[in-house]
Amino acid sequence: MPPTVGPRRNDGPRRRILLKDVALKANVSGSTASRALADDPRISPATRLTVKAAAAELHYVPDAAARSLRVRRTRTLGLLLPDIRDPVHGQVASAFEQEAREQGYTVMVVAGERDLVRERLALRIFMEHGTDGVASVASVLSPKELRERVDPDRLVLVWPDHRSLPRRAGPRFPGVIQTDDASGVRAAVDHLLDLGCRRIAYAEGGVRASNTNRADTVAATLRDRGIREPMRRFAAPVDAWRAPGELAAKIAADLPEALICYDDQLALGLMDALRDLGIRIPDDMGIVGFDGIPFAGISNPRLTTVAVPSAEMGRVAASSLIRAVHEGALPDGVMLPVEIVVRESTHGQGARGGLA
Amino acid sequence: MPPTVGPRRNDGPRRRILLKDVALKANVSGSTASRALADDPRISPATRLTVKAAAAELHYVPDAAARSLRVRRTRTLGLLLPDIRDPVHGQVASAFEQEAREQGYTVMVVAGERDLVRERLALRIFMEHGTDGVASVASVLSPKELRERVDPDRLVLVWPDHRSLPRRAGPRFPGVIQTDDASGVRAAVDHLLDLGCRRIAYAEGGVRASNTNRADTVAATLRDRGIREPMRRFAAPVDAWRAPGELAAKIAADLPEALICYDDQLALGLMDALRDLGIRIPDDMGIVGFDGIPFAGISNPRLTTVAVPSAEMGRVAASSLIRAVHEGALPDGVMLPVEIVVRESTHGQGARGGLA
DNA sequence: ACGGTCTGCGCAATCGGTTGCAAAGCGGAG
DNA sequence: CTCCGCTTTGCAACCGATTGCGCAGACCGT
Repeated sequence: MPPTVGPRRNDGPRRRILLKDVALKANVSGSTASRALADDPRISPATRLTVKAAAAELHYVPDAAARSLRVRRTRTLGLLLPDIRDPVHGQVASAFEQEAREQGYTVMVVAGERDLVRERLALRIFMEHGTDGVASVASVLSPKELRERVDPDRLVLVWPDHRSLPRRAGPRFPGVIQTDDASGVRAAVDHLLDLGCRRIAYAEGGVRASNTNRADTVAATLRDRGIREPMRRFAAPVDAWRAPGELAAKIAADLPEALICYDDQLALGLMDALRDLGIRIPDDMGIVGFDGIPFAGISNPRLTTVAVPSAEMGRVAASSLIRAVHEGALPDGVMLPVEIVVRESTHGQGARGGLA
Repeated sequence: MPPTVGPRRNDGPRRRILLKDVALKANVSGSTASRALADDPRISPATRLTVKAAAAELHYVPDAAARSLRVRRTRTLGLLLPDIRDPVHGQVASAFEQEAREQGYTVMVVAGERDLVRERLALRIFMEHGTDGVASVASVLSPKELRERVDPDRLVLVWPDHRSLPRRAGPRFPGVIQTDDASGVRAAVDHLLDLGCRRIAYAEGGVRASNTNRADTVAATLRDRGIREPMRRFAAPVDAWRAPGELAAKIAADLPEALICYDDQLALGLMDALRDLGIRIPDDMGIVGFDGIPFAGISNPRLTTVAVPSAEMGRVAASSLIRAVHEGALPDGVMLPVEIVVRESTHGQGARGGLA
């Protein structure tokens, strides 16, 4: 009789176990069962154990929907980011998820793809599902709009578009988590200057945009340091990460002594394209990236870069959010330091670009 | 009186808008409002519009918890993977999320960190939240255990541990999504043989393990092709991705003509470490990776690799799962083809390893 | 004018937990 | 023996949506 065909191979329909069932098995009421499982001190240790044993034996799994309908909490966090694949955002997401998980929260991720409409939709989805908090990473929505779409006391902004941050927000503005990109850029410029470079250029891709304007910082730093040589700026209308050839050609054409790139991915892509053009790095040109993604450390040549603590960003974002949920208000924001990591891609510049 | 201090800066408590409120504003009952918003044909077009207008005006956002309590659907998918940071899994996750999103589902990700306990916990969390389906990627749990912990008709296995798949499962076993790794490995071996290599080795890291045994396939292929030279196998007890030095030293010691690596990350790491040891690639040794991660295409030298369609994997996983949710049964599994991408890291082997 | 059909809508139950309130049980004090 | 107070437990309401069922009214034919 076992060989009856049919879609259902399991013996029984295996109805879901409810709290009721646990209560029944433990000879208590539903309320007592509920309280026992929640370790309510009003329940005697004896019944508590009975209930817990029953729950375990029946493999009871509470229904989050029912619970959160009542308690207005989902133990769920929303994470909105541009793209999961990006090494930096992936790192943030990973750390965010880990921290959340360790604190008993589950995260719903939605990729906004740097698109206003999709990001708004994501926020709506988070609202529907009643996430206890939302973290937006490098959102293209203004902080203002974000704050009016979700409860501002349950919102953490990672790398917000600081052009539209409330003026005088300051680095400790609640709920804002950012990196000290400006210092990083200055460190990079200083490093190149120390190497003797003067003709320093900046390169950026098309699609992606930083929420902090690194190009301006480069230029400003050069000015501050008394360099009269103006900063050359290379840009590509297309996504230079997927097609760095065009940008590389421009750069090869009037070869600067050193190039600061929007990020590591662009830097690595350009290094690859420039190699095809016969440009040797660092001998013909120095190059520095931004972010400190793992591959920057094992490229050939290894890439000098400004490392941002992306995992730390994710961790801090999650824990801030969770604290906000518990305490009702956001903790102060933070501005995490970045660190320049000097590697092979900017060596020997001085020997060549010597000023005398 | 406005200047009362307090945590609440907003003017009103801004109570959440309920369906009731919409119904009230539209002068209909709650049931009618519900049906109108759901485009129930029994509702006249006139009232439907009225209701929708009211909902829009009030910025009504339905409560997913309440709804799913009633309809037993959450429009949510669970994604369990070892690690979000990994380029391959990140790609899978990204595509999975995108496909899910486009079909109206939201995904909860949790990283299992290749840990049995954490993976089991993840499954429990998915049960609690009532995800409509679960996808596990390269899980360390056996398919058997996975199937008994979550509804097997709502479970998709991406790269399952095939050692414990039901024997004779076959590539179309429902709910199983895998890649044809064996063909990929054979293609890689053939490629190296064509180049004239005979002393071919295989390298793998410590922590990570593939669910398909690539080393055996390499050895078997060599045998099939009549190569008498046995396959040398290099392994490191530690995670060779984070510390490839030791492994690289071993490899440099008895330099094979070509090295097939467990994955691209290991290959790239080894290329870096081997460079420090003075080994030139491909001149001194050819190297091929596995996965086809983006950076393999822009490393120096560019890495020959067996590209797996990771994004496609994620997409297929999500759409299979969603079909399973809608139709009640899993569609047939698939085994996606892989493709060898020959690049610089395996050129000129023949010139050196020439046999006669 | 009346029964029958059809359309459009509302009442109330329901999903599965949590929790305010009250009451039962119990021991000890007066 | 009664009363008080404390501990432990249960009843029932509640969270916010969906939906089976039934009813009111319009409309039609005769």
